[in-house]
Amino acid sequence: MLTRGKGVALWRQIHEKLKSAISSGRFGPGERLPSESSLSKEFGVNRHTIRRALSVLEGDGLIRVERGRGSFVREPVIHYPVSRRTRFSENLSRQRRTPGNILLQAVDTEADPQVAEALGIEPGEVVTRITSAGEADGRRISYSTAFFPRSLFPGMVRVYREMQSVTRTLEHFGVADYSRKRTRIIARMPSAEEARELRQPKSRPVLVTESVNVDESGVPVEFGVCLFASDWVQILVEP
Amino acid sequence: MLTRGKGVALWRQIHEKLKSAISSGRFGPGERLPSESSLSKEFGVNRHTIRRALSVLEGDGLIRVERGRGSFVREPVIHYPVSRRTRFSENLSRQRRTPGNILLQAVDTEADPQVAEALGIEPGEVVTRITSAGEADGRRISYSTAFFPRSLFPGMVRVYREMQSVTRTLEHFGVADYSRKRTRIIARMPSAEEARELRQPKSRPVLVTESVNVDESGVPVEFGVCLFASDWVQILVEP
DNA sequence: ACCGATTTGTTCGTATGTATA
DNA sequence: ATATACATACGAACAAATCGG
Repeated sequence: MLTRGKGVALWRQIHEKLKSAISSGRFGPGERLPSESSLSKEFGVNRHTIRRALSVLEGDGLIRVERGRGSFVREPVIHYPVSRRTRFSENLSRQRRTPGNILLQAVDTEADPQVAEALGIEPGEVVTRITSAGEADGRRISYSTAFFPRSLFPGMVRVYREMQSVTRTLEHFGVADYSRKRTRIIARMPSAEEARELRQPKSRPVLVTESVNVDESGVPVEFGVCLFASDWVQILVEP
Repeated sequence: MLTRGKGVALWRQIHEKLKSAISSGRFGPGERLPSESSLSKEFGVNRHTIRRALSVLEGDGLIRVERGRGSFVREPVIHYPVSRRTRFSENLSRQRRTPGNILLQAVDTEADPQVAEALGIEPGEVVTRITSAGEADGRRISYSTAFFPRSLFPGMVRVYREMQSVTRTLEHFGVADYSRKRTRIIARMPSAEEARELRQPKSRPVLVTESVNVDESGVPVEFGVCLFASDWVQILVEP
């Protein structure tokens, strides 16, 4: 199986074997590799040697390693383009993926200072808050909260429940088109609740985008905070 | 000091006190707050009560809590705008911060498949790899690696050592202007080395941007991978 | 809410072969 | 030939996260 003391380091040979096992499909996307200790038994080497090979595989982008769970073959990542016109479902269908949008909550509430500042209204004014989760091919990839000024869209909660889409809901209120004013992107660790909603371990970071959408005359119509599971999503900035 | 059983929860009172202590400057940016247990003694409450107040402060964005180290007053975030024309030092000086660029390594090497694909050359062709660290106000905020095709810029290593700037180096080779073709953004945990270079704990995520710069006629001149310390940097996408 | 089994992450120490000065 | 540095490999122990009962 392995040749010792003949020029090629053991971890390199193991790396090569696992690499071809993955690209040949012996381990499919998302599948878990055997644990480090069982691999070390199988190859007859120390666990450190296995870990060296796995860490290079991770660097290759072929696997992702999760503490306490195991090593998994990476699924193809989802590209999430950010441009002046960003629409969730359009983005995904363009990649031949079946998008899903799960409405978690739609309520009227009072704007806190951050939301008010973004929407250009006074703190305490009533806004509609819609929390939803996004899926692609059945996998949870985003968890987002959007705020709309109620003064512009009275009764939005009911309309949104019917339309199930931001674009169509705004259309119903006469907003034919809207575009992104700015997008802020940060990375951080998720809270327990956010990790649960994204179906991901708490130890994996999330990408967070904060964006403001304005209508054709420049009036803010939506302030959105969207969390992405960083293991499966990368953001693409398009000029 | 605190009023018990009079309508306002203890943790809210503590939250309010700490908040004003921070905004009044009693605790400066980056400074460590007293430990949870010493705060609980000081206020005469249980540690759980302190934790509640701290966790809300963290949600406010006023402090950041690091496991095993303590709670720290958040420094003002650095905005890193990404647009068609993105220049490191311009970005920072516009925010009245003193930028610093530390050259870590400049060598010629062979392009791996990923680099070759981005630069539109063959794998194995010689490229110049420049690794450097970026600072703002003396704080390490970025750790980046840039690749340039050697065929376009022979002797770049020497020139860069003299110029200490990508823009000026490319100018020397006759590239008057360049712009971003695309930018990919991901979030992940740093390796031990990356965390060390960014002077940050390994438990904090990093923002990674991968970008390709092209000259006026569309020829790729630079492929860059830049890691940002997510605690201090947020990326701003400008249309 | 807690426990135990499993799994990855980290840090010691030790030993060996290889390339370099 | 000797010394030094470096990569490789093994062993043991413990820490931290996950998962099921």
